[in-house]
Amino acid sequence: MTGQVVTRFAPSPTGFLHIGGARTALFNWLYARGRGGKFLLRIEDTDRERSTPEATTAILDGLSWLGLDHDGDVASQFEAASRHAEVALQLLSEGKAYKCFATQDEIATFREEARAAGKSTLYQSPWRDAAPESHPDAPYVVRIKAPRDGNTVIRDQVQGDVTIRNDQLDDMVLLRSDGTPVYMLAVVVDDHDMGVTHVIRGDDHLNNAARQMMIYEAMGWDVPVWAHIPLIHGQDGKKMSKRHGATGAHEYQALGYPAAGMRNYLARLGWSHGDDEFFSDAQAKEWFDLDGIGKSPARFDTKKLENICGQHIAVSDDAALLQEIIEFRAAAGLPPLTDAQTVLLREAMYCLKDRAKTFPDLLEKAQFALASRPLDVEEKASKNLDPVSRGILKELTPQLQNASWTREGLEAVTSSFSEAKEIKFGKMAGPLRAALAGRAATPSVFDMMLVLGREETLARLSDVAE
RNA sequence: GUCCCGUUCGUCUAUCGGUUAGGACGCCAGGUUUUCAACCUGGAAAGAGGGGUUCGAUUCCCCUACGGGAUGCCA
Repeated sequence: MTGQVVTRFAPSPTGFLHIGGARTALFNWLYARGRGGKFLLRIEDTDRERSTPEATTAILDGLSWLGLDHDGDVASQFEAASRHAEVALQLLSEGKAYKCFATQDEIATFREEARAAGKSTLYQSPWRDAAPESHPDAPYVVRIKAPRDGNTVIRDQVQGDVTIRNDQLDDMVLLRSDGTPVYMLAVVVDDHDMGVTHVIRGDDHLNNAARQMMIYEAMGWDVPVWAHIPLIHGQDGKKMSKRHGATGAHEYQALGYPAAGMRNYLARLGWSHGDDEFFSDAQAKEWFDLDGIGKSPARFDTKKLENICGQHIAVSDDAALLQEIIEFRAAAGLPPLTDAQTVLLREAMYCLKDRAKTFPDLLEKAQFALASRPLDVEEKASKNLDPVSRGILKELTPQLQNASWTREGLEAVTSSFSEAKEIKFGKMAGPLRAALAGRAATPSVFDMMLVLGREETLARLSDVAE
């Protein structure tokens, strides 16, 4: 147990990267990266009907967005099919597997009768010990000879020792009648050949682990360390599905959640390190371990996601954050920022980032800074205001329209908050927001101070407060 | 049907036989310069139910309920 840790993420390319899959990938990534190990990627594309290259691309893009880099080339399970068959044939020649000529109808009938009689529906093939001479010239599948007595114990790092009676295991199919390998065989062979030491995957595979152990056993291979993690559920406790809103990693990307916040939130969902909730990638890699993973499914909570993301945005490096926002706009198909806007945004970033939870959120709060001048302040919008507010808005409008957001102004604002406690700004800001709502800009008192200068703003607002 | 797994505030969780059951998100109240945001203070809020074991159970065991999963020539 001194060898290098090797983990893997093995999605099937039948759609986008599901948020649950993203978390599984993250756990594998953290475990390997925190231990100087390798994190491999294998596409389980043996289902030719449902697998598409577009899905593979989507999954790769999702992992790339989340920053989950893998080692080595992306493996294709389908391409290793002959190797899988080779293993099955070896087992066959060693008498650890056998040819089964039962038809699908026969098996279906068997199951129906077993169920009606209240017995196990696991199929018991009459061909298990049939002499080769009795084999008909007909299509057959290759089944493994499962042990009939004793127990198989899955030593799972998350679930503990799980004991399955061997009579609960059937002679599962290894090779279909067309000679192609089934998934159960393919994973085992691939994991072994790729040198995977730790299998961290969804707990829907927990029972399968016992079946897969039969193959490891028959081949005399070392069984990897198992860690079956609970799946993520939606807000209502049911499996994540369309009605829970976004289920694809790409959707969260489109919503403008920062990848760092996403990693933090996903890592903390179902795993814990004491009371630590907000942490960096470096801390996550250092802290992440299998024994910190809970056994029960966790629900996805968007509010908490937003909170964590907000914290990550707040501590982001200004330049890096700006770059992420530029990339976000490009990915979202929004027009790129002009050079002038980019400068403005960079200048304003240090105070903007404290109050944003997502990139669009940050952009919205930067509207006043980014809007082109002169601002289009609609006259009729002010009609709903009380006379005093309307008067002030009218007076301010010319200056608002051509105002720019400068570093000096922002610094003035910042310092002003620790002074001049006697002035009431709210009286002014409400009407302004109302008047400009829906327009390109919705300035706040912050913005007013930038436009008019601190002294002027204080003076005007104190007049209003009378 | 059979087998496996799970169950602490609304949510994510801490606790590894003895705690006023802690933290975070969210929520409510108040405050901060009557906006938004941010921030500060305070508050409500939990061991599914029933049996054991023990001086003592959220913690260990059993049963029930509920939830999830597996039982494919799907992955």
